[in-house]
Amino acid sequence: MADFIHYCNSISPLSKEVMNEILSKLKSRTFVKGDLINKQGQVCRDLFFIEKGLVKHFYHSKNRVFILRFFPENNLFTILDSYINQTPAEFITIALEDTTLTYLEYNEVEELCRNHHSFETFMRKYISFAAFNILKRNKEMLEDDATERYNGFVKENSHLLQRISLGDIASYLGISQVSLSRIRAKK
Amino acid sequence: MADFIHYCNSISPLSKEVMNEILSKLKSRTFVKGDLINKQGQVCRDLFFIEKGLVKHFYHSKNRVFILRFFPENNLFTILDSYINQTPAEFITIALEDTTLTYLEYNEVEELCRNHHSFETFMRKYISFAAFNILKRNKEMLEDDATERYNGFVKENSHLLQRISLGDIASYLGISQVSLSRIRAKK
DNA sequence: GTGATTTTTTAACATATGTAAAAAAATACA
DNA sequence: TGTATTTTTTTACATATGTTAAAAAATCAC
Repeated sequence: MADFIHYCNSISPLSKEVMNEILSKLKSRTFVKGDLINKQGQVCRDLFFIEKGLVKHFYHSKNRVFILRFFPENNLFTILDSYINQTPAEFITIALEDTTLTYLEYNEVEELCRNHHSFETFMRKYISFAAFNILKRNKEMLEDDATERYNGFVKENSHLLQRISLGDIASYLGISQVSLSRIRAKK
Repeated sequence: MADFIHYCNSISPLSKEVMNEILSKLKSRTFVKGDLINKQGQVCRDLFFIEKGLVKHFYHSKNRVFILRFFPENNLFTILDSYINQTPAEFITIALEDTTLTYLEYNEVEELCRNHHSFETFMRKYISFAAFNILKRNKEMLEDDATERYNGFVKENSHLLQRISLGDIASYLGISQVSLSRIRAKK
């Protein structure tokens, strides 16, 4: 559980008081490979920290699957579309490996934000970095073709390559698996 | 100048105190069509509000131009990549029309965040919405082909269509102008 | 280890999009 | 109004990617 706190502190230092309050509120859950963490249509009530494991964040459309992002251990995540407005999630989150999550519930996060300036600051910075990462992906999608995106993914995620199937990588890149296979063969 | 305050309040209510402080710190600048608002390589020091006009936010790569976003009047914007880390901007911002901006400088924003919880909350919510919008674009780029993206753009931005050239729309969609022309002809 | 299942690759063909160059249309301006 | 400039469209061709189906390879379960 201390990892959650540690992660937060590395983004923006929290007061002792908040740290204790977080510790008292943190819950934990484990999932086995393939388990659903958040269904489509279910409001996401939590801010998750991945202690161990790997999750994917995806949705179905046009008979295809699109993966927005993978989150491995030592990452904070939430289902942005649902969390911000507390509306039903369009995205599905499942465990790609046996996974342990610690989390704060939405109401607790909001309360922490309300009552503790240092936590509010942390949240602002956390979301700023998240936005920046999403923007980077946006840029890649705009300017890079599939081959460049694949090479970029390999470079940025070498530590995850053994843990993610090529089918999932294709879904992340927004291309068919056949196309990815072709790209890999060309090398 | 009151529009800036009004916009902020519509996202998250500010205390009277902060509002006055913002008013005392707001600066204003006008640009004529074609003026550079922020150069590539220049650190973005400001949080801008568009009183009047239209700006585009773009960059060059591979002998092409890619537009990340258009911001018309009554919008808050900053150059996210540069603002967050106070590093040189990769993106360029120019005025597509005669434009009036009011703005707060980075240090003032940070100071407001530090000193006023309600402003920090506003910034968190503002950035959350920004992140959500960037994510929506991400999704479009992943799943939609150029024709769908064009139709989506037309639907979402009907009020801007007369103010943006087709070349710029193509750059926003991440396709060549020839391709956009073809798409429009197909109808 | 062996057979079943899942994942990955290959092949063949269709469509979408890029590039280059030129034509046409719209706009700016003297 | 007429000319120059800019924007948009069209044409022709090349490449990238999608789809379907089948083959090959890897992994899983017993």
